[in-house]
Amino acid sequence: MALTAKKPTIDDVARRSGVARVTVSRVLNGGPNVSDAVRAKVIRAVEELDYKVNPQARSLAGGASRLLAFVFASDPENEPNSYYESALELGALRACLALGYQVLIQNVPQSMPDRQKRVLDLITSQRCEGLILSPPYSDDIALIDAALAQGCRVVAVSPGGAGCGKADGVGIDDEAGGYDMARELLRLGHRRFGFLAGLEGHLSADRRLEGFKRALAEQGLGSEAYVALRGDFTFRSGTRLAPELLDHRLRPTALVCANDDMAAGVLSAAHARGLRIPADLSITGFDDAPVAGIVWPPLTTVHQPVKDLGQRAVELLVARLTGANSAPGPVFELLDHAVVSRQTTAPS
Amino acid sequence: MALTAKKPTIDDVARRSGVARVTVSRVLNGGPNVSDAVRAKVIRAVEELDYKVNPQARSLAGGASRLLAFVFASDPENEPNSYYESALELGALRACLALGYQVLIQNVPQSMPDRQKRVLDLITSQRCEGLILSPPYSDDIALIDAALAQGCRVVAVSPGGAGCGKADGVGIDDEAGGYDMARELLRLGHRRFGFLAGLEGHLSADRRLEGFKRALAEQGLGSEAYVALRGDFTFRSGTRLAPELLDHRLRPTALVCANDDMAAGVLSAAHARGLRIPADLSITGFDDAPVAGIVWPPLTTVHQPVKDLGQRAVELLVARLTGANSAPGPVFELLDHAVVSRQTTAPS
DNA sequence: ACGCTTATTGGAAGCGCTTCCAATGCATCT
DNA sequence: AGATGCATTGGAAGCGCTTCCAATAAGCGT
Repeated sequence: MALTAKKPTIDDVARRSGVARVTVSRVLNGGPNVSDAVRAKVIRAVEELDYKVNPQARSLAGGASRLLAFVFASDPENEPNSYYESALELGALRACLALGYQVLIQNVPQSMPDRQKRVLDLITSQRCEGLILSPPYSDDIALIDAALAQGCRVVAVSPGGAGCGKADGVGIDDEAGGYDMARELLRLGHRRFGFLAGLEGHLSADRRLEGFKRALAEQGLGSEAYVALRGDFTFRSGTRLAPELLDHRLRPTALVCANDDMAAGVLSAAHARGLRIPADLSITGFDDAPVAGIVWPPLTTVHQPVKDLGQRAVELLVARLTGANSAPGPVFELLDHAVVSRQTTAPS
Repeated sequence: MALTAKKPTIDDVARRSGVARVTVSRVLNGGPNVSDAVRAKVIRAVEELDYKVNPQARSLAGGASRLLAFVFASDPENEPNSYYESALELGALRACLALGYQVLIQNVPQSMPDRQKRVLDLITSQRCEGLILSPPYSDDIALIDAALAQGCRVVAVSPGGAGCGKADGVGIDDEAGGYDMARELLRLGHRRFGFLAGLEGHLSADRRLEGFKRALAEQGLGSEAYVALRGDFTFRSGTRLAPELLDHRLRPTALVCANDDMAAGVLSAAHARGLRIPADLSITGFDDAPVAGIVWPPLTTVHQPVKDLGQRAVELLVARLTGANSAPGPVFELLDHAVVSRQTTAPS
């Protein structure tokens, strides 16, 4: 049907440049021991022919697929606006483009019964060499071990602690993020808080609560000073749980949320009951997702360089694969966070 | 280093089940002419060995990579919250999982000088068999032709017209969507409108304006009844252009936006100047993205089954690749849309 | 000048799979 | 019964590349 001209092969390049196939292969892979003259000839032939290596053939012969897998859990039926995963993915995509790798994206909702098998099947069947795990999979030791046992490199994005010991990781200091946010609120004079935590199992997000508590403790404030509830990171869970926080006998003056979507939900619920934000109530989020700038008033939150996390995740992986990183133990890379004060926070 | 046991090959399966390699291959590919007894033996061996075909080898030998490419334009630096692309991607991912294909995601901002080459390089170098184009690439005839010329199948998601003639497509009736939204507003008594269009080149989004105009024309309303401006689909462009719409000598009572993000921006700007929504002003969006339910008050919009679009795009592509669809010309699949009336619309 | 190391090239094999085609067995037809 | 057809199986070749190892050319010390 289509009169598609056959794609040129390495042999075409070899013939055209008058060298052996191996030599072309060497040039293509930046191998040593190729004279400048030959290299130039080969490169010219490659360009003239518009030759591209066949990655499948390369993979088969060389045993390196240059394929990574990126796994995320958020079930978009319930949590359709997951900025976090999209941004990670984008950062990963960018890095892959630069490094000559490809990334296979996989969505494995936590609700799936055979979720571990799903991930392993992907990396086995597609011959992925590296695996990027986002929360909560970044703390799934069993999964990490299984992937490692397959010879697949693993990097955990924002592991909460558990994931750290086994695989390389990248993340921010969530505990410090929670601490910083709490400090800011304390500075504004708040003394009674509501804290809306995220889904169980998201260890790194839970560390935000720990940091929050530490800041309070420094001021001599204990569990009598706050009420903590657990949501599921969605806007809806924010609206759903806001009343319980607001009507608590503690009468919190500030509501601290473990992510921006929940904070947006809380904000919406607060509007609905006629509260003036931030005059009557301060609300804070975490992540600095786009929604933080979209809600009214714009949300005070903790900025997290999510795209960079995705990018560094790939870079760490590739460094392992190429041998550039041969540290015996896991390495962890910490990126910066920052409190972004917008308009949902005010003095108590 | 890693003591990873060598993965079993097709020959291991053949040996174990006492048949020839070809026979195993037949079973694996659902080929005909295999006796039930043999088939069962092979399947058992596959399971016992936990064998997985090596996709690279299969691709090399069979000439079919089972790889698709999904290209989207939105530059996340400026438009970081692109629900549309994420949802398309997710639908595509789901369909691929079911069909045994893999999809390579690529972000090619329109601002890139060599954007066409970027896409072609991906499909050529990775040997992609199919290409999913989201707007505005779905109307890029040159790109479509070039991909087709490479022997790559193409499906255009929400082409605006131009893309329809060349490749298969899937989308909603954007013109009707715009028409329906306008009808609803007219029913509420509005007679003076502002219309916030999207980025130039997004033809399908422009059709929303055409439908809008048609509804007005039916009521004898012409260009004196509305003012149209062009934004870029972002929240920010909504806030930026809202004043010009609101202060127009026409004094619009309803603002119709070509997507939800811009509508959210307009809404925010309206809040900022103290307008009561929807009492003082009606605002509508398009897409029914999550943001539509997050803003306050929740946005009246046109629902679009974006995830389904992504899924059908893959299915159309695979149907072509497997020969299940051998229609001589391009086929176009129309999915349903619906006006979702929430709380940003009220009688004039 | 001669053997020896070092840089540069090429030949051959084979990665794991599918394709094409030949070979076998067996029921069916005249 | 012999020819004919079909269903079922296997042998061989080869997809496009990299790896291993041998071969040659060039550079060097003494």
